[in-house]
Amino acid sequence: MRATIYDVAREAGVSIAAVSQVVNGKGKISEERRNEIMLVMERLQYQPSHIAAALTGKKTYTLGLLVPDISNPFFAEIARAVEDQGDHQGYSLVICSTDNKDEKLERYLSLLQQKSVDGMIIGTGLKKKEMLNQPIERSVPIVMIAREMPDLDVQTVVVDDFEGGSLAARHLLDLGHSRIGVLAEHPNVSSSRERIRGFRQILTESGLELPEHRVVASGADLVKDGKRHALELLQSEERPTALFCCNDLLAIGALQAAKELEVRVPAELSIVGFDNTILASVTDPPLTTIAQPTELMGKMAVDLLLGQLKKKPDIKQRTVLRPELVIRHSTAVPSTTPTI
Amino acid sequence: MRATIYDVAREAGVSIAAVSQVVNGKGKISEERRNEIMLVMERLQYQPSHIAAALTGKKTYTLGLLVPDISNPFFAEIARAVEDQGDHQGYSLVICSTDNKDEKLERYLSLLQQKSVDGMIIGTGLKKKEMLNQPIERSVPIVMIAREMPDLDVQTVVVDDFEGGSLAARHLLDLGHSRIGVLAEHPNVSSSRERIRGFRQILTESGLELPEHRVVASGADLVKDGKRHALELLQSEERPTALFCCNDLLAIGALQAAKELEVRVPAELSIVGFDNTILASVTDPPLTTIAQPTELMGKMAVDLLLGQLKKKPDIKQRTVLRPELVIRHSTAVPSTTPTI
DNA sequence: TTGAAAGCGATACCAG
DNA sequence: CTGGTATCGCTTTCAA
Repeated sequence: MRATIYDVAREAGVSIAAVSQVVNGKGKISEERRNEIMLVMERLQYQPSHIAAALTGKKTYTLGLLVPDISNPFFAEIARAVEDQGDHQGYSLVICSTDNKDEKLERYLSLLQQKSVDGMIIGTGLKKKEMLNQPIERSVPIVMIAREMPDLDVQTVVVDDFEGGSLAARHLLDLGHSRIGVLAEHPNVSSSRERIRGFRQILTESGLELPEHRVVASGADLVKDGKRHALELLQSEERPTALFCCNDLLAIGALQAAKELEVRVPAELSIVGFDNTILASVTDPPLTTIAQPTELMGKMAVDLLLGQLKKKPDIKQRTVLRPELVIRHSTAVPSTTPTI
Repeated sequence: MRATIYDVAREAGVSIAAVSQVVNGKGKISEERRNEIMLVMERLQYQPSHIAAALTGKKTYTLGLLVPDISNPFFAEIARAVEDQGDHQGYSLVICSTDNKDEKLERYLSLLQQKSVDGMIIGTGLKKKEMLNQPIERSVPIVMIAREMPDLDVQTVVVDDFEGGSLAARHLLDLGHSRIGVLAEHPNVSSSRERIRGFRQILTESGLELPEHRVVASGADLVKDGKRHALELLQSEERPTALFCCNDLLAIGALQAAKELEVRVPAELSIVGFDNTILASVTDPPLTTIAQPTELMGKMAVDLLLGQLKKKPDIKQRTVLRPELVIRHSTAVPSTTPTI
């Protein structure tokens, strides 16, 4: 078994209190006593137990990160940013993939509480805001990242999704598209809803419609669902000349569908994605997409979270970052003579 | 503050022992008493503290996963598989990105011990096997995944990297390439070394050389370094007609380099990657690569780890899975008249 | 300065 | 069945 504080104390012929002091650099101890103790700690390879320390009220120095799917490059990037920033402050990260399932989210939420994490960063949608009541009442600091829970008093770091959707719409409109389809995420994903709202808004302003039957929602397997839905849209009566996909994974599904149907992108079909993950830069053709500053978002989320740890939640900030249109080669003016 | 076992006991008018029993479903308690207690627990929204439980010797139900970089899609996929399998058994995951830095690895190793994780899955290279001595002596179960530590007595789940490298070489040889460059990872990444060893072996058997100056190692930023090195190789005296990249990220760097130099792939340059991440399927052109069964690997690693938790490490297994060549469109017969 | 002792929340053994 | 109690490893008064 590992050496405990008692072992060290005994070996050094002092009290455990003394050992505790040198470990935490608190209190007053004579130089020699301190050095002596440090020597013993080294010899015994003593490593204080975080568990025991946490039980006495100290923090656990652990943060929870809830995302839909860590294997989605966007969230993997967010996770990396969060991990790095947390690490700088001495925190480690427990990662949970919810697949946008309320059931899993609920389970993880309470699990993380039982594990006494010092805070949670939530990047996954939730249907009922009530799910967060418990953690909030118990004052577990929370910050939402890349997702929103309106009318809920939580710190939030998001990109302006509405604006992102608008950007996409304007770009497509500028190119001359009018019959456009949308690949959405699961309905309880706030960011997806906002993006579409912004998208539709611009279309409407231009006197165009975005009929409900041309926006289709996907489930957990984004690429596969995206492909399936794109296939449907592309084979429908009035084939859209452009597709707005609420994230890069869906866009990839669309790309695959186009390839399968031998619909050329961007000549016959324009595709715009969202997130600007590494994927967007390597696809064939490279994806026009809306960029989110993932690194900054992760960093800010952690800072906000740790800020709450120190002082009472001053104000419930809502930090809105600017999205950016990154034009690559998956978009172009619509062909005048669509085939099929 | 959250309700404790004492609160429940008091409210229910029983002893804490009784409450503990119903929580853990152990011991004998009369139906009515049990129901009564459960009611109180519900009313108080009682959630047992894992921390306290862990202190008394119970497990923490937390696993550590050490990888070079969680934002690398390969490791993100591994992480997802590990998380899922762990979740099934009630474990959550602490993820640590080491960037292949011994310093970070060491820090995380000891951190995870202090946090009393029940086991660690290591998917990152380490230079000195001694780094694992301490955890091992303290009997923290460990399993290596996708990386090896030869002559160290640890359970291991890997793909046959040597064979993977051979596969790549044979493929390139079959196409008729003879002047081939290699993009390697950091030298202390065992998998990368093995892949190159296998690659070289096949070349040698065919009477070909793989001069050291044509294999270049990259650092942490795989894509950027890969591009830089590919650029160098492609601009060298004797430009290779093919590049074997030790992972898909490096291959993407190579792809970018080729594009920048206007070297056509695969007409003028063949590229083969490794890992078969989602990236490989979307690049332009789609990447010929060596596939690893990430999902299976993650699952097996967890099973092995939890296996060690129950019974003493029976035998130090080394599970070797088969890699698979996935031929897409980044490889072809070398052009007879290489331009430049 | 230094140390004895009281928790923190839960488990488990042992009487009753 | 049920409850008292020691214990886990560490932090933190509070005296000495």
